[in-house]
Parts: sequence; C-alpha cells; structure tokens
Amino acid sequence: MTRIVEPEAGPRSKRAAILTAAVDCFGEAGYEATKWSTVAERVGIGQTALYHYFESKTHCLLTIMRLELERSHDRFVEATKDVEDPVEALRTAVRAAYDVSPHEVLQMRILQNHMDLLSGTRRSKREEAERVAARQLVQVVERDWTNLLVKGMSQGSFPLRDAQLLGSSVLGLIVSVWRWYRPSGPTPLSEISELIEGACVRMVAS
Amino acid sequence: MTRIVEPEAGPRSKRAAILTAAVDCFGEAGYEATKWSTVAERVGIGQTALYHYFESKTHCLLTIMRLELERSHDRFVEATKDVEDPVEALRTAVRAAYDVSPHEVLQMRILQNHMDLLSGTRRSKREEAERVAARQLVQVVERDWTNLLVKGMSQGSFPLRDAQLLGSSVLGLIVSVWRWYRPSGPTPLSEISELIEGACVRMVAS
DNA sequence: AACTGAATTGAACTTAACTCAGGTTGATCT
DNA sequence: AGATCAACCTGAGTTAAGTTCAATTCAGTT
Repeated sequence: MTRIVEPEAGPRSKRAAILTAAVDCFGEAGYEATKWSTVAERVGIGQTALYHYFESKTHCLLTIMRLELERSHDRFVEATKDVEDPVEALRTAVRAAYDVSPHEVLQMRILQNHMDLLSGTRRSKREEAERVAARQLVQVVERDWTNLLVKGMSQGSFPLRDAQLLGSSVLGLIVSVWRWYRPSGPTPLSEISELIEGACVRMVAS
Repeated sequence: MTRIVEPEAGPRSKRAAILTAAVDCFGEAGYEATKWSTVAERVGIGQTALYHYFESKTHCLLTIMRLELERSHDRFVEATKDVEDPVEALRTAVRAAYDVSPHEVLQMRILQNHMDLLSGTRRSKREEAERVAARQLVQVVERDWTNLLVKGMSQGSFPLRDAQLLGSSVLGLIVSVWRWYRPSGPTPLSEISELIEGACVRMVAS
C-alpha cells in the first residue's frame, strides 16, 4: 500500500492546468482521439514540456483516474459518515454520487471508459505506481458500498444476500450512467439520480 | 438504416479466423495493448494481408462490436418471443444475457470497453458504416429492454415508471458485469446470473 | 494454356508519442 | 543588486505501430 505523494506545486507549475485541459479533451473527444500535443496547445506550452509533469500520455490518464477515484471515495465517506439508518445511508450515498459538476462528469466518463487499463501491468515506474494506486482505490470504493450493505443486512434493514456481489452490482448500476449521460442531453441529472436512488433501494432492501 | 452486408466468404477467406484471433487478443490483452501485427501472426499471415479484409485495426474492432450487438439482440428476441408473463419474460431475458460461451464473454468485454468509439464520427467509409450500424443496434437493444418494461407496466405487472430510463439502467446493470467478470475468477457465472436476475425483478417489479 | 479476381507480400510512408541535450526563467539568498 | 540553482521549457531528432502501394502468387474458370 504505497501512497502516491502529490508533487507539491511550484509557483509556476502547470500541472493542474494540464490535468484540467486533459480532462476536457479526453472527456469530450475521447482519450485516443485527442492528440497529446493538443493538450499542450490548450495549456499554452510546447508538447515536450508535458513530459516535465507526466511521463507519458497514459501516465496523465492514470493520474486523472486515480484522482477521480479518490474524489469518489472521499465524497462517499463525507456524505454517509453520520447517517445511521442503512436505507437513508444508501439513499444519501447515491445522491452524493450524482452530486457532481460538469467537469467531474467528464472525469467519471474517462474513468469508466478506461477501467480496463487497470488490469495489465505497465512498463514504467510512475505509470505502474498510478495504476496500482487506482486499482486499490477501486477496491476501496467497492468496499465502501459493500460495507454499507453488510451493515444494513446485519441490522436487519436489508435481506441477507451476497453483499460483495450485490455491492459491485449497485456500484455498476450507478456508474453505468456515465457512459451515456451528457449534460446537454434531454434527461437532467436530478431525474436520473432519483430513479437510480429508488432502483438501488428496491434492489437492496426489498 | 443501411444494413451492412456481410462479405460472402470466398473459400480461402481468413476473415473469420482474423475475427476470432482479434477477439482473443483484444479481449485478453486489450485493444490498444495488442499489436495489429500480432493478430496477423496468430492467423499465420503477414500484417499487410489484414488490410485485404479490414480497412484498419479500428474497422476490425467496430465489426466485432457490431456482431456482438447483433448477437445480443437476436438472443433477446429468441429467448423472450413466446413468454407471456412480463416478470417471467424479464427473468428469461436476464438469464439469456448470461448464457454465453467464454468467447462471447470476451466479445462482450470488448464491446463494453469501447462503447465510447460509437460517439464520434469516423474518417473512412467502411469504418463509419460499422459505427453507425453499431450505434443503431445499441438503440435496438435498449428498445428491446424498454419495450419489455412498457409491456409489463401497461399490463399492471410493473409499477409505472420512466421506462426509457429504467430500461437503460437495467441494461447498464446487466452489462456492467462484463467489465470485471473472468471465467477464471472465484464467482461462477450462474451465481452472478441469479443475483442479477433477482435484482432486476426487484428493481422493476416492486 | 490463358485469364481473372481474390489473397498475399516486402518495402516504403505517416503519424503521433516520446527522448535528448541544452537554454530560459524566476524565486531565493547573500 | 547580482549570483545561484532548480524548476521549467524548447527544437531537433528518434521510434514504433499503423497504414499504403505496387508487384506477385494462387485457385478456380473458360
């Protein structure tokens, strides 16, 4: 469990700007469809300057994914920390999952579209470090949801079922939205949130 | 709605062999991680021979995705065609979705991992044709599930809800499995199938 | 045997990610 | 203020993988 230390930002570091630009590009055009040099342009630097901050295009992608996973986990913990009733906790967690900015929507999309990157090991050190960290965070987030279910089951609020499998399924249901949802689309996120919230409760509690 | 005509197989065509090899490679190592030339090797031809059958690596990928979508649709129709009761139809459809061979598991994985390809338009003719066909098939499959829900709702078997959104969600739940499921893993597909079947019924019918 | 179109190939081309050796900037210290 | 040094940046060149192309082989047909 080696933690990744965020490189402390020198005063003229463009790391944050690169991440922001990359999220916009990768999220809208897709990772493969966007040229690494385009990200550089958007930030206002030469393409080779990118390598001062990231070892590779993939390293940047993995970093975005890890950051998004950290965010998801933190948000889950923050939202559910003092909700006692399991059903309410579940509802709160679902609502929190959809309480996101447009930029975060892009990050979720990127994360979902490239989960498969977390399977195979990477060649370079820093890439592999990010990959492993992200992989672990996936498990952490899965455990967040599974624990919620376990608690509810042991309290008798939820019928007893395979909490592991059901947890993954609930999570899968929730994040599946990010594959098709577009802020510009016909369905507002609030409506989606409500429907999924109900669906999750029925899935788990009835 | 231009249908794609499957190129009729000349007696010594290697198209099928290429598709099989590509599914194995893309499914196990990942699309980007596998070199196009590796597929050629596995089939036993030079890399340039691939271009006699597919315009590009992406064209091959899109073809795999379209074929898998056609299969999913056909299987859904076949499985549910003479099941009257909506709840039974739903159960049957879910079971059919998980009644797949290991090779089909790979195809589903590939499909799910590259859905984002279907968003942006492609440069070349044949690629774009496959993309549009696949895109349409996604909608067809979504309609399959949505129609099932609509029927159940109008018959009073399911409570009235946004069938469109609920249909996408059910489908999203079902296919989310292919992102993590491995035949070699600890959980047998039968167990997954049963849990998801129950979850879908509760989601929709209660 | 000549013909035809499908199937195949080696060599060359293209593109985008990446490397490298060196140059610039600006925060900090004396 | 001037020196220093690490952070930051760049242009030129390399590499790897996908792709193109002109030429060739092969199998079946007339």
